[in-house]
Amino acid sequence: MENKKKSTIKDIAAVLGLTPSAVSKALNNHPRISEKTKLAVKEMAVELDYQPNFLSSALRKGKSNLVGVIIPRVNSHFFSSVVENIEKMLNLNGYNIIMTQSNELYAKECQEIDTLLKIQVDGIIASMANETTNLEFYEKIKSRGTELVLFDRGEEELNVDYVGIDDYKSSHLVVDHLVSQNCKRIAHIAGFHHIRIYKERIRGYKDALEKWNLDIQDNWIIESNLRIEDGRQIMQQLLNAPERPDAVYVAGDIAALGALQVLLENNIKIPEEIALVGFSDEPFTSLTQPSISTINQHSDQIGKLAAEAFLNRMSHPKKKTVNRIILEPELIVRQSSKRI
Amino acid sequence: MENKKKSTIKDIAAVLGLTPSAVSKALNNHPRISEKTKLAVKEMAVELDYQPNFLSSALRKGKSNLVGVIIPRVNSHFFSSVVENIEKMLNLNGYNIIMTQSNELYAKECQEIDTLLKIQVDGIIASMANETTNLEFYEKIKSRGTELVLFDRGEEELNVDYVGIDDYKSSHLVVDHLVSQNCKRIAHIAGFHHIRIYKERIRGYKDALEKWNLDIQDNWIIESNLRIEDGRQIMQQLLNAPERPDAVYVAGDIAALGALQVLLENNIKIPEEIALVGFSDEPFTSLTQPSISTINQHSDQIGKLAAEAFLNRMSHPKKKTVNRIILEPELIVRQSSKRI
DNA sequence: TATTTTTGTTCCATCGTTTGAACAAATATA
DNA sequence: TATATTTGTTCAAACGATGGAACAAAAATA
Repeated sequence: MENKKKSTIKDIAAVLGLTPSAVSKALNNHPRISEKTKLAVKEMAVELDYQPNFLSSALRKGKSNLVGVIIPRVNSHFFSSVVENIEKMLNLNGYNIIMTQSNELYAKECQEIDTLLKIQVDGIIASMANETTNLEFYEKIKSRGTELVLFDRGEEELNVDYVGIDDYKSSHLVVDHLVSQNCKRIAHIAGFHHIRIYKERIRGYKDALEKWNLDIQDNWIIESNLRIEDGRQIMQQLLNAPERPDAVYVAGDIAALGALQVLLENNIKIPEEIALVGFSDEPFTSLTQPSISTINQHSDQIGKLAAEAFLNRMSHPKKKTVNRIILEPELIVRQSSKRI
Repeated sequence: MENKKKSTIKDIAAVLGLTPSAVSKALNNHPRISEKTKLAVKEMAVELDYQPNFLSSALRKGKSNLVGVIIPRVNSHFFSSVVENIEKMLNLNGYNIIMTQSNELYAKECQEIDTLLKIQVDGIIASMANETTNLEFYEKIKSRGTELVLFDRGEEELNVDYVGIDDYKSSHLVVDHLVSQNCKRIAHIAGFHHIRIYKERIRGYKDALEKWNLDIQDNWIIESNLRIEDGRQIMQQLLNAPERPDAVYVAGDIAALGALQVLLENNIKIPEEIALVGFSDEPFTSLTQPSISTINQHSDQIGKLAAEAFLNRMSHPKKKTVNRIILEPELIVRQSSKRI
């Protein structure tokens, strides 16, 4: 009932009266093998339900055709969409991916990196956890000779290929839009400034305010992990303050959802009293009541480009120049900020 | 700067004047190796930053210490929590996991199974996609001699270890509760009945209605994929019908969220006009306004038990008896159904 | 016909680790 | 002291696939 033992090239060779090496060459379309034998071998391979042994070929070739993908949370449309597109692209090129999540924890991220290196992936495509400031483990990837590509959350000092959007410009798009809607007191629920993308969003926000001659109030820039509870708590804090903002720009959609809940619970009119803009274009932003304005980060593009960057590295291993791809952000205006 | 070549047991052996095999045995705590040598080997291993070559040892041992986990969606608290607990348990026992998602698609699921088999995982722990009716690929896992454990969505005919909750009883809990809140016209937004767990929920729902002498209306049992749009659309459909239900029991929280949105958009008082109960205890159910009553499926327990089932199989490979673990569901009553 | 080239295959070492068997040295038992 | 047992290590053969070198046979060129 159960044909326990899997067949190997040896079995095929035995049946056909060939050597294993001839079979291997036939399967790999070696030019010196006759068409006749190739055909016979391939037919027999199907017949015996032969599955190449990944471990042995990877060991021999020193190449696993596996790529590790590390993302902070899998439970986010942006990240899962990026992964989906990485996978699509890599599958086309004979690679399989192994997806792991850090849950935004530095310790977990280190562990995942170790696991991936242990399994001997050919490369790692990653977006860093919020907690991560020590780049030691990423250096380790590089020093092991494993390819590394970063997307979204990546640090320049690592000096590796990177794909992301122009975060500085995103903030300008948001502020410009809010100003056009007659908002004058714009607060920013930010991510931690030790992460480059959030630092850039903060910088863009400040520069844009300055551009429009608006006050920059330090207590209107509040950094957090951007979880839903963070959004709720910080929004409450902003409402309790002596002077309320008339617009809130949140550096993540999940936190924006939390902020929205608090606004609704306090019967605040959106966008009339306070306008709200999120970041990432998570699907739920179009489903809330009111729907939330946000920034589209082109997750499909990012995934595809990150995969291509990896493939490029693999085909040109000597190339030293680092490639940084920065995409244009796109503002999506919805009910939560459309006053006019 | 980059110490390209990774060290092997050969390198350690060379430095210490031993053979590779002695080093291997020392690292694996073989009883016949002296403590002195073990110590020396282990120190040198650290010094040379030795990382065991996973590929070669897996090849030699015929065991990869890798477990594949297939879930329908990663973007769900239930599933990601199960995976987290599987991982925790397996890591403690020297296994690493590879997480993959089917996106509820049969084709994707088959592809993931093939990838996992190719990588030669020691076992697969899976919850089946909504689409899956053909069990051929799961049979393939078994016939390859790879261990298989199913959780939540699993079919009995596969005859493998299973961990899940008592879905039939869950429906009784929900209906009993709704009846206690004076609901008399209870509709059911269901999953597809070709999936065992949804079939059981439907069966439980019907039997419970019968128990309370309530009418079973066939047009009040509507099957779907239970996505957010499904919940929205079906709720709208129920509202448009000549006779409206006074309670809706949704077989999934995401769809329940969609239903809630539609109820709110139509200014229907919850739970007074229509009470709502979901399924799975996704975190957002406690955050919505009103919060949603739901069923706790004990995702942490399920993950732990599924991992243990796998570990058991590995340590007793000959055991033929199949283990089905059925946990007790727990009803969590929140605002959306608390009339009294 | 003698020689070179091409073609199709086999031979063999290799990737890094593991493991049973073999063996010498040290220790215990008679 | 002779023999049996234990201890610590080496030897050699795997695991399955790969690929360069070697080699014989067939075909092409002189």
